[in-house]
Amino acid sequence: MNSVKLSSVKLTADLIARTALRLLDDAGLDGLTMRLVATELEVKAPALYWHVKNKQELLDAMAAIMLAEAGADLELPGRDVPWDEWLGDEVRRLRRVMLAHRDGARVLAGTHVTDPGLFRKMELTLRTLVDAGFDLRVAARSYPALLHYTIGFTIEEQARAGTAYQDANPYESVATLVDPERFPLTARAMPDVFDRDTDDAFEAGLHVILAGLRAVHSAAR
Amino acid sequence: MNSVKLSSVKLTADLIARTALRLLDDAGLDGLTMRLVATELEVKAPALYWHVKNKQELLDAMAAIMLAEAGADLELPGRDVPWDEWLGDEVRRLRRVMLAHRDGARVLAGTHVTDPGLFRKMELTLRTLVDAGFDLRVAARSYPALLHYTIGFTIEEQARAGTAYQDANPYESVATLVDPERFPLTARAMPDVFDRDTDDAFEAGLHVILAGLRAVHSAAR
DNA sequence: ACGATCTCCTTAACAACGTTAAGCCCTTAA
DNA sequence: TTAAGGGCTTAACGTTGTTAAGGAGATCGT
Repeated sequence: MNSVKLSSVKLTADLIARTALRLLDDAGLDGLTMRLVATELEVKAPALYWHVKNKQELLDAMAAIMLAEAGADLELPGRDVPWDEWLGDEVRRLRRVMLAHRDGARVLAGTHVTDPGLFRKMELTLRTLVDAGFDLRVAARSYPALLHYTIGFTIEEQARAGTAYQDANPYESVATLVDPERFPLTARAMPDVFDRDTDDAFEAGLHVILAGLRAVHSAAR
Repeated sequence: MNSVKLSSVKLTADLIARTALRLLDDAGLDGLTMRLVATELEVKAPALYWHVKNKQELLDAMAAIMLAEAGADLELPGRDVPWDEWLGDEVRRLRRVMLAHRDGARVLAGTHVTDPGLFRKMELTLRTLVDAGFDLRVAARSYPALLHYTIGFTIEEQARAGTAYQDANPYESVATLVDPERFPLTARAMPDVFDRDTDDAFEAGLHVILAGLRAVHSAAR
């Protein structure tokens, strides 16, 4: 009784991480178990521990792959591209990568990434800002605000998508909870705060922060 | 053999949540188990399920308590207090409450809060912004950026505190990974990006976003 | 050529987790 | 006095991450 291993690709840490990233879309972060990943690779769970120290390291590897996707073929802005527009595009791409995988933002936020690709991304960003006239210290202390906003926004966006998906209207359920007598402004603003179009909502916040960076830019010259 | 129950306070959902919030500081979010909470209350684990539907509901209740702490005795700004200063103080208080409990930001981010105290906080904020001349729609779509930044920043701050605490220097371990030849700007900016004083780093981002809100404010009038 | 070593996987098992089922005791209501 | 039900306990189930021990097959030194 010789069992033949079908479609057996060489098992590596990278393949495991990519497989886990693919399964994440169906299972979600809570449903992503070592046994599930192993089964998908036609292997038993303990086999994974030969290539990966533990689950946290697997999650770190997944985050590194996502960041590599967000930073691939990233180049300095062209001569006619303003720095703020370039910065906006860069952060939009980060968001798209996180949204491409269910719970992607939570995976990325909870990990300690030491990928050299990340440093390249950072170097290009600082280069762009310094070329645009930013003081290096100012750039290094202001730019993270944009990243933290993007991650914070996307975490909440995906958290909402994960839970209340049985509701017909996305924000209707929350909107009915607020008493228009006690909280008139909140009631009127509800459609804007819980916007159905999350891209629009993200752009609004991005617009604010880019305006803030422009203000810091002019103040420091 | 009659066992006497010492110091038995009436068990309620609120008491359970407050006890869990207290234990969070020692155990961390991953170490906070139902059995641990039950033991602290001198009770067996299944007893909790009489008062709380499941663990997620317990986490929601903990988040609600934190938000209540952040929103207690919150008042509209005085006559001589500028709106941006008031807004900064409000968000600083939110951050302080999250920092007061280990993994506080993750607890708050992962929950769907429907507390009426939250709506009061939102109403006061919108009231302040509208009184300052903001269009309601603009305020409702710009203000969340500040919240997302604060939560995103604090999540990462607490994530870093949770893991690499064996390192002597907080940023030294990461700083040694970046090659000064390939990434000169990144290497020089490292002390600023991974600032030892996280309060300063937070203030820098806050400064940027408040500047952005001021810009949006003047543009819309 | 052949035994030793190393690589990579298996089976078995462990402790801990969230959660449910069943039942027991004490208080309240009829 | 009995019926009802709130509030807890003991037992148990299925799942999780992870370790221990061993075994088949390639590789290497002599």
